[in-house]
Amino acid sequence: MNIVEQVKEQLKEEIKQAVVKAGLAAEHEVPNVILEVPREKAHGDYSTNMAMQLARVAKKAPRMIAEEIVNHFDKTKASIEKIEIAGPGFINFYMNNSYLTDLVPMIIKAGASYGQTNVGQGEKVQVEFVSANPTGSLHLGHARGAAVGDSLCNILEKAGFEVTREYYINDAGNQIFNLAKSVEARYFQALGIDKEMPEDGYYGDDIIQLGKQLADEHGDKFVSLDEQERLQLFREYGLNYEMDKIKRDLQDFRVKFDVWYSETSLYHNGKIEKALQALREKGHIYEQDGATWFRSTAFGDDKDRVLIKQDGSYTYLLPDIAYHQDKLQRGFTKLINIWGADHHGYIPRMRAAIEALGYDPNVLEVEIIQLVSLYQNGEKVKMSKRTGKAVTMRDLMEEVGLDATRYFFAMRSSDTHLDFDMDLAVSQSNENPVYYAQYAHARVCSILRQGEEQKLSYEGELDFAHIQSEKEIELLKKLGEFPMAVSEAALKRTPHRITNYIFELASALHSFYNAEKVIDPENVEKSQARLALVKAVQITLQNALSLIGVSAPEKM
RNA sequence: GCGCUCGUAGCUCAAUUGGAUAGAGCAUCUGACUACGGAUCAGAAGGUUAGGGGUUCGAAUCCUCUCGAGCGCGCCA
Repeated sequence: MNIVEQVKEQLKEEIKQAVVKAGLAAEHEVPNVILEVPREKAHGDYSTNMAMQLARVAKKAPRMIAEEIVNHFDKTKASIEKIEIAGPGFINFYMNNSYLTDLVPMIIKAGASYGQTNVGQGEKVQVEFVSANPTGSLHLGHARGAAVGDSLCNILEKAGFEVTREYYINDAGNQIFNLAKSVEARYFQALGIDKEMPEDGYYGDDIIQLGKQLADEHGDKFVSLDEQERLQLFREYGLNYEMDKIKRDLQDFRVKFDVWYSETSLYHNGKIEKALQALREKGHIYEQDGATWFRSTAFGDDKDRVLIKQDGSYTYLLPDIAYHQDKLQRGFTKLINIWGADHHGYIPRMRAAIEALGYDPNVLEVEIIQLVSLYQNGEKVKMSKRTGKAVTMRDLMEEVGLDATRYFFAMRSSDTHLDFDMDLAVSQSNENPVYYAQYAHARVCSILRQGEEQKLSYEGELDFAHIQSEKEIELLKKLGEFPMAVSEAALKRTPHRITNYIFELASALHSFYNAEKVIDPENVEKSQARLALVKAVQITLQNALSLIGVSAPEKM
């Protein structure tokens, strides 16, 4: 717990004691103290709505209650400068902010670990994201999912969760058969032999490339093969080719996975049968019309779901149930799935399956990533799955750049449609929010370089009494908020809380910079204290940017 | 038709999950040091939170209806 949190906790405790002393409620009856940082600076440093909460129980006007609380409040204990009652009954606290300067050496000492908290208490969380079918290039939706997923994982780890990142490879089922057929067609075409694409084929340029590559390397030697054998071969080629590409793309996008989980492996290791068996034993399975059904309606789903088709093959759902059972058996107590908006109808049946297996359905949490629309030259860019003409994640990285892409996706709440303005993301101007944050960091680095040149050290004994201007206090407060911003982003699964924080911190730095001179040759002590402050900003900016996978350049 | 998600300034988005006068950026307008990086800063203007009704001390947030957008509703994955 850092100083800011300590002060906050103490204030909460004092409020509680005041309520008890005023005889408004017994100790165990006092509602949880809610302490907020008011939006308006004029409303003090902290504010509580305790009086309003007690209004119903105490049967008194909130403002009267507030007065009683204030009268019984022990001002000597917390670092209180002034208390005010305002509005309908808010109690506003104005702090003596000198304690904030303790943050500076603390942050410098903590370094890269500043912001680390233990709100997650080591809970084992599994996050499954991207999981795109290996049948084509990753597109914009995947990019958003990758950016949000990776950022969320980083944030959860920083907040003390134990995170495993997984990609579920859909390497079984129909679409892989269609992939093999598509590769086959492109291979034949590359050899100049007429061959039609399958009905649900994959038309991406990448498969055309693969067809050419196979023709170049192997000539026409696959033409004479037995069709089954050939398709089996092309299945492997296609799968490896696509997965290699996906892995490379994700790595270049600064997204790492701990586990690449193969759907096919579930077919081979008997986990599918075990999951089915478990459901059957609990009586949730029945046979009808030659198919095997899961009675998901018993757990709130719209309709029952087929697990084994008439032809004996499995639907997508069955191995996925087995996969989720496997996740739970591996000891995860929270499963976070990040899915595209087109899969949201799938949530009730997956929840139903988890409940049917005897687990709490709430261990499964699904974050839905809404669609991305791309705008270029002021116009919406059309996408076509049929022709494979879609802007890929790779295109985006190359045209827009990594930092801007990651920042843009992390910047927005993921449950709302995103308009991605390419012109804006590409522009190297003040219109682009990425540069605002990076510029702040580069500026900080520049100041520190100057300090070094002038042999000013921010280490050792410093007199932080020099740090007292309004802008400095603002900056300190912002620095102190970082751990709370991280835990909030983690608990609410809102990575964009971090980009908001980054922006606010950068803004506080720029504002301070324009108002005060850091390096003042006339006043060495003050310069050193301020350099230490600037160093703390550098550390915090780096830590925050790394959470969302954006670099912190020393020069721009 | 049914279900899910959403609708906030001209544009793109926030809003401490029910709190005070709904905030930022961009665009527009007015200003800033021969100074540590002007990709910056200070300020102005911009709103019936899609619309109606309800719940209460208090609603962008919760309930309800209407309108509008997107996505689902396969023995596809």
